[in-house]
This record gives sequence, structure tokens and C-alpha cells, in this order.
Amino acid sequence: MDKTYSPGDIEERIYRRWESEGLFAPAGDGAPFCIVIPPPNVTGTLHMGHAFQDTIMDALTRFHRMAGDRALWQPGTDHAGIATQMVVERQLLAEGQTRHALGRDAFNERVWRWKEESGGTIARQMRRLGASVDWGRDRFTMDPGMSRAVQQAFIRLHEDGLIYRGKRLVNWDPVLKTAVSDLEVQSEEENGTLWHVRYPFADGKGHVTVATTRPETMLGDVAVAFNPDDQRYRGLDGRMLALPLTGRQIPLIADEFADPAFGTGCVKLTPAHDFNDYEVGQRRGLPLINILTADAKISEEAPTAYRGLDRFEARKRVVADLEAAGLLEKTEPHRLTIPRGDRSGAVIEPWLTDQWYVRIAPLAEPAIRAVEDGRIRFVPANWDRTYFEWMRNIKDWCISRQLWWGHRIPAWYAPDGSIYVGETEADVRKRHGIPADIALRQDEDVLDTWFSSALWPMSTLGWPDKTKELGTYYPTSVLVTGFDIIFFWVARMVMFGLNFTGEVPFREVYIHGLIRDHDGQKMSKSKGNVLDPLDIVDGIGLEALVAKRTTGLMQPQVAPAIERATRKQFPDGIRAYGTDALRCTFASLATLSRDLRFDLGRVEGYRNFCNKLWNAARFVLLMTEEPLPAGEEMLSLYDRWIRSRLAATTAAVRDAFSEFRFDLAAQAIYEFTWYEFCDWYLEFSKPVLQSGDAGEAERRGARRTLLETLEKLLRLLHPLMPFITEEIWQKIAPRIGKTGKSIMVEPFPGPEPSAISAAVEAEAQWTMASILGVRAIRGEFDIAPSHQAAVFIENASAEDRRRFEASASAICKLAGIGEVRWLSPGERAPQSATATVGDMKIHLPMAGLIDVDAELARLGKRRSKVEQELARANAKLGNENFVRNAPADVVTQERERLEGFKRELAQLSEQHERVASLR
RNA sequence: GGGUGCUUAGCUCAGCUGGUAGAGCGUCGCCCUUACAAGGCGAAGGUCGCAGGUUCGAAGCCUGCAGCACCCACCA
Repeated sequence: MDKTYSPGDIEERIYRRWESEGLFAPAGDGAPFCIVIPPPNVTGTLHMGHAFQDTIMDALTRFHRMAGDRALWQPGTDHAGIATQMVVERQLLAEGQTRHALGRDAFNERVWRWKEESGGTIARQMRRLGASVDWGRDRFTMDPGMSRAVQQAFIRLHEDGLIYRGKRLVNWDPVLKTAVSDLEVQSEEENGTLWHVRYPFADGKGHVTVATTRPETMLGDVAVAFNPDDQRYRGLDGRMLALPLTGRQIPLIADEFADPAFGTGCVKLTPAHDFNDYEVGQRRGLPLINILTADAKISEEAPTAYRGLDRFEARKRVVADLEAAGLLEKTEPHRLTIPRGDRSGAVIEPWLTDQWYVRIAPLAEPAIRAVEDGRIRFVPANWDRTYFEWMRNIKDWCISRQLWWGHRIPAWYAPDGSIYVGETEADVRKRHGIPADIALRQDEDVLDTWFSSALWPMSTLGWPDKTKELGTYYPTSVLVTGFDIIFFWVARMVMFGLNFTGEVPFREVYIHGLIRDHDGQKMSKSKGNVLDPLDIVDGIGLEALVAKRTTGLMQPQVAPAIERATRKQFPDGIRAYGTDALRCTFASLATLSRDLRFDLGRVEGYRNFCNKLWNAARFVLLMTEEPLPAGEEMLSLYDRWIRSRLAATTAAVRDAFSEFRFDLAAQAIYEFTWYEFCDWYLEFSKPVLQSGDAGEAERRGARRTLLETLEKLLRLLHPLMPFITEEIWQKIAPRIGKTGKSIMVEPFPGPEPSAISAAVEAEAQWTMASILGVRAIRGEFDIAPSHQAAVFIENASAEDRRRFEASASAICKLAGIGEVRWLSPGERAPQSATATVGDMKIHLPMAGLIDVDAELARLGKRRSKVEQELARANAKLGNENFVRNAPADVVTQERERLEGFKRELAQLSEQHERVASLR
């Protein structure tokens, strides 16, 4: 093995081998375990959030695979209707083309080409991240099989009366010129204006005043309402008003909808352009006047003067005209929420169109029950509240989109307006007996992308066919996703899954947090703070990073600021940290928190950890190079200690995995590896293996423990750090006679309670305390490591002496002790700095090494600390309520602590006197 | 207007059923001791957002407050 760990050399090679040996496909006859990937946009690239999510899914999959389950991680990508269509349209625009000029078929061909061109990026990225997905089962939402599932789902829902077509107000995006669902509308508070406008009575006597934030829609007003309880307007119900600028007359009506407390208490009603007004209009039988076109210009239904004007242009014109007519009473600033399309950013217009809807209430009810009765479990659990909240107030889902890229709606129209739903035109004709001479026209629209996503766990496994995979892996085991798509995706999968199969699509939903940058900002291209996970894996130079962050911006003017920030944060670019370090960082971020700040410092920490593991492995290999002749074997205290610690760590890691606490798993392994295995055990093993004064049986025990502990540790670590563990395992495993072809299909370490020994740990702890005591003195006084101290030990019990002598070589080596003298009772040590372990004192003579004042300062500091603790323990035990009410073992423990402090304090005082007398 | 989450060391975060406050990075000493300077050994650093309450005992439980973040909602 190379002296330095360099991930670049090993990761790609190892992945290729895993893949070519077919290790990602489910194998064996264990219990099925399945995760379906949340399909990323096929033409996109993976960002940090994906990499994070993939790390979690891969860790789970690898864990279950090693645990003997038939583990399937189902990969795939999404056609992402609007997003992808927008990208291609922008490409066309750059070429001076439009999709309309190209025509539907040619445009779709173009999108398919773009998909083929860019579709490989994600797969490449996932391979670099070590994702153990079953590539043989890769799916795309517009594959023939997937499309068939979509079509069948639509047909069945329609047959069951759960899909209908209706004309009503929808959220209309006038830039994309399509309807969008409620979820795709982002409402944000913005500064606006409230205009108070006079509507004169038709008879010329007086007026009422209405307040509005959208004056241009008055062109479509059909009434003005006041509250029936509003005394100001008593008796005016039914009076006619002359609607300004239009020449039309509209009634003043009394309706509960009007809020007397707002503005003047009069509200204008524009049923074709406002969701509330629409409802009132329906209830009151008011007409609908649609004054806007699909691109939000004033339509033919409005007065000539305004036709063709953009809505915002029209607003200005209307306000000016009202003012000129003396009808604008006042204008005031007003905060209001503006709905915008989440893709286009355009202000959404409530607009009257024909659309397809899913009747959602009958689907929601069983979906609510499935979570209530625990068939589906959210982790962390309180996300179920969010889910319930939305599901209980759910509204019908508008599923048609006026786009070209997506699943075409399987509905055909006859000239007489009848609608037929079926697989193909031929199927429709056959089913409904429609003769060839009646022309049928297929619906132009496509389905919301999320319609196909909602089927994903079923469709990827073969639904609507009853495939073997569907039978085996459905319901899937865990869904891993972010809270941002609980409504978009999770809820809809549950509804569709239950409706079509009668079973939940997954049993657990692990909701992870959102990866933000170091300052807590959401990562986005426009903020220029995005990190490409592969740039952390492979590293990237500063110039390349700047270029990456500043090209292709929607607003190029922010480029200089981004460049400055980038140069400041990464003056040397980003170094290559390797996949394992990145994955471990992600694992350590997988806390229950919902905002996760990504800090490169942590990646560096885990890269160092990889290096540590690497070098520990080199040491183990070095120590076990030439075989020892077979023979008797003896396990030392430390051999038994590290086995005990490993067993405890294994239990902690297994617990952590079962609770999705990858952060705790990573932490447990990190601490074991570094602080126990490397810092202590490897050091303990050195005197045995290197000094030659240990017996052969002891050496055999140590060598076997080294190998077995490391080998097991690698398996424990593999789900989080697949590459480095494989690389090392290939070298370690043969030395204990393991012949498996890959660590990824070796068993995950099982619980081993019998290896845990409190007695062994206590004795090992005692020796460590002795070593630490001496080292603290050495550190405090900067005693050179090369100096072998001669120590005097005072007040040692027989057990102390036995323990010390049993581990003498290890203690002396690690504490830098050259010689030990045991003082008999009454015998005094020379002036020394002293470490205490229980009642035993280890004296380090001061002559020539230790400065008297410095030692007094050290003792003083320690004394004040002990005094503090002592006072606290005293107070506690002096409180009779504590003694009476606290559990017996807590009280005993506190008494022992108190005694310990008392003894130590006495020793410190005595020591202080002795040293002080030297002056 | 409802709802959720967060507030612990300079920074990023752990702290499981209440029982001696922890890690990484950063900082300060000493050390190239043949696994590892991407390292070793030692050290400094915290009124656990604020105020009450419950309890023998609170970072943790309850109440209120403050600050931050997010989600949902049709108030012109």
C-alpha cells in the first residue's frame, strides 16, 4: 500500500469492478429490501442535495445487502416536463428559433436528442459517488413501460370517475402559457398599491367606493358587493352602478363575502379573474367576463381602448383614465401576496380554461388512514403532522399542462364534443364503436410530471403487469426524500399506490434536511454558492470554479460579486477529498435538523480520517507480514479490551442504522477507530509485536486481534465509506483466510454481547489513567519525548501493583517511563510532580526537569478544579432529599466521587506543601 | 391568520428514557518517537437564547417571552 491515501487512484477502478461483477443486482434469498430513487431530472446534474440523498440511500442499501437482505436500489430519471421543455426552448431561442415554428413532433424529437446528449451525466456522477444501484433496472419516466403505466392509471381513474374534465379558474402561467397546480404557485409578499375607485350609481346620484389591488380587472367586473349587515349600504341592494370606462351597468348586491372592516366595505366582483369572486359568482349566478388572453393581454371582451395591452400596461392606463375621470379617490401603499409560477417567476393569473382534474378527496382519505394506523411511518415522526395538515385540506389536482414534452393525455374528442378515453385512437374506436368516418382528435395537452412520479414505486417494478419484481419488492421498504416534496410527491405516491394496488408504496419515509452553504444560505446558481459534489471529490482549481459559477447565469450582472466571493472563500480552489470523505461528511450531517450547513472543514476532517484508517491498515499489514508458525495463542488484556470496545461500537452502529441516525453511526465508528483502535490498541500492540520480549503465543494473539478487529471495522464502515474499505479489505481479508470477492457482499458485523467485558475495560482503563497521568505532567513541563523518566510509585495496593506489572511494558512505553521504583510504606520520594490513580501515586522526580513555580501553578489549578467539584458533590449529598429520593446507585456513585475528590484534594495539598518547601 | 422547526465552545454541530457538558475545524505549547506532520502528546475555551415552574437534581420536561428559519392559507 502507498504511504499516502490517494482516493483518486482507487475509487473509479473499484466501482468498475463492482459493476462488471454484477454486485449491485439483488442476490440470494433473504428478505426483500427496496428503495426507489427519487428520480432526478434526466437532463440535469446532481447537486449537493442529490449527493447527500444518494449517500443515505446507498448506505442503507449496502447495510441491508451486507445484512443478507435481497437489496434493490432502483435507479431512474424523470422527464421533468416544464423544466426540460424550458431548457430546450431557451436553446431554440438562442438559435433564433421557437418551438411553434418547429412544430410539435420536431420539437419533441429535439428534446429527446437533448435527453440522449445530457442524460448520461447523472449516471456518471452517481457512479463516482459509489451508488450501488441496480443499473440493469434503470428507468426513465417516458420509457414505453412507464408511459404505459401512466396511460393505464389515467384510464382507470377516469373509469372510476376520479378524473374529470372541467372548465373553471386555474392558476395560469402567462409566460409558459400553461395551467399549473396549486403547489407550483409560490406566493410571496410584495409591495403593491391599493386604489380606491368610485363607481357612480347609474342614475347619476352619488357613488360607492371600492378598494382594489388590481384596477385593470375592473374591465371584467360584473357586480359590487357589500355585507348585508353593513348599515352604510342598507337599502342599496340591487341598485345599478355605471361601471367606469366600460359603458356597462352592474348591480350592487348584498353578500356575506364582503368584509365590512376592509376598505369601504364594498368589494368589486370579477369572477373570471379572482378565485374568491369566482366562487361568489357561481353561488350568485353572475356572468363571467374573461378580459385576458392566454398571454395576459387584454382580450376582445374588454372595451376597444384597452385591447391588446399587456395586463400591467393596462393597469397604468386604467388608473390614468380613472384619475382623468375624477373617479380615483385615493391611492395607498399596500403589502400583498403575489402568486408567481415556481418555474417562470411570472405572476400567475387566475384564468378560465378547460382542464383535467383528479378528484382527490376519495384518494386522500385512505392515504390519511395509512399514516394514522402506522402502515406508513415518517422519520422523524412529526412530519406526519405536515402530511395530515395538507391531506385534510386537499383540493382537486389539475393534471393537464399545455406543454409538448410529457405524457400526452389519452383522450379523444369527437366533432360533437364527446370525449373518449382509451389507450389509442383505435382502442377508443373499438371500445366505443365509433365509425371511421367520424374524425377523432386527441387532446393536445400532456400530464403534470408529478402524475408519472406518483406511480414511480409501482411503475419501475413493472406495474400494471403483475411482475415478479412487483410481487417481491412492493411495498418498498424506505423512501428517502426531502421535506420540500412531501406534497408534490410523497402524498401523491401514497394516494396512487393505495388506489391501484391496495397497498402502501413504502413502509417508512425518511425525511432529510436541506443542504445549505456554510452561511446557511440555500445553494443556488443565482447566488453563486453552489458546489458540485464531484468538485469536492476530484478537486477543482480556482479559475475553473469561478468560471463554473459565473457562466450561464440568468442575471449576468451578479457575476462579479460571485467571482469576488468565490475567490475569497476558496483562494486555492478546492482540493480533492475523495468520495469516501464526502460521503462520511454527508452521513455526519444526517441529523434530525432540517437545515444542514455544509462545511468543507468537515470534509477535510473526514479525509484525514480516511488517511488515518489507511495508515492503520498499513501498520497492521506490516505487523503481520511473515506468517508465524502455528501454535498456542494468548489474548492479552488489550486484545480483549479492543474486542470488547469493537463489540460495543458494533451495537451502537447497528442501532444508529436502524434509527436512520447516520450521524451517530459515523461518530461511533470515527471515535472507535481513532481514539481506541489507533490511539491505544495499535500502541499497546507495539511492545508485544516489535520489542521481541513477548512470547510467541502472545504475539499470535495480538496479530490475530489486529487483523480481525480491522477486518470487522472495515465491514462496519463499508456502507459509509465503500471505496477505501474495499481497497483495504482486499489486502486484509486473505490474512485471516477470507476469500470473498468483495467486502460489499460480506456479512455486516453482528451483535456480539459475549465479547463485552466490564472487568477487562476497567483494568484497561486503569492502565490508561496511569499513562495519561504521567503524560499530562510531561506535556505540562515540555519534557522531551526522548527522556525516559524514572518514577517512584507510592501507596500502591497489591491490586495496583499486579495491574501495573501485568501491563508494565505497555505502560512504560506509552508513558515514557524508563525505570520504576516501588516505595515501601513510610518511604519518601524525592521532590516530584505527581500523578494519582485512585490511591496510588506516581512520582516524577523534578530534578533538572521541572520548574518549582510551574509545578505549584499546575497543582493550584488542579486543586481549584477539584475543590469546585468537591463542593458540588458535598452540597448534593448534604441535601437529604437527594439522598432519600435519588436512585440508590446514583447516590452511591456520588458518594464515591466525593471520596475520590477528598483523597485527591488531600494529596494535592500534601504535594503542594512538599514542592513549596523546596523554595 | 394557522402550523412546524431551531437557539449548546470563535465556526459547524452531537448530547439517546432528566444524574460529572462532548466532537470536528480553528487557537496555544512541545515533538519529524520507522503506521500516519492529512500526524503524535499536552492545554485553553461554555451562567446550554431569556424568565418563571416541576423535580432531590434541568441543556433536556412544562409555561411564557425574544430572535432566526421554513410551511400552509382566497381577504379585495
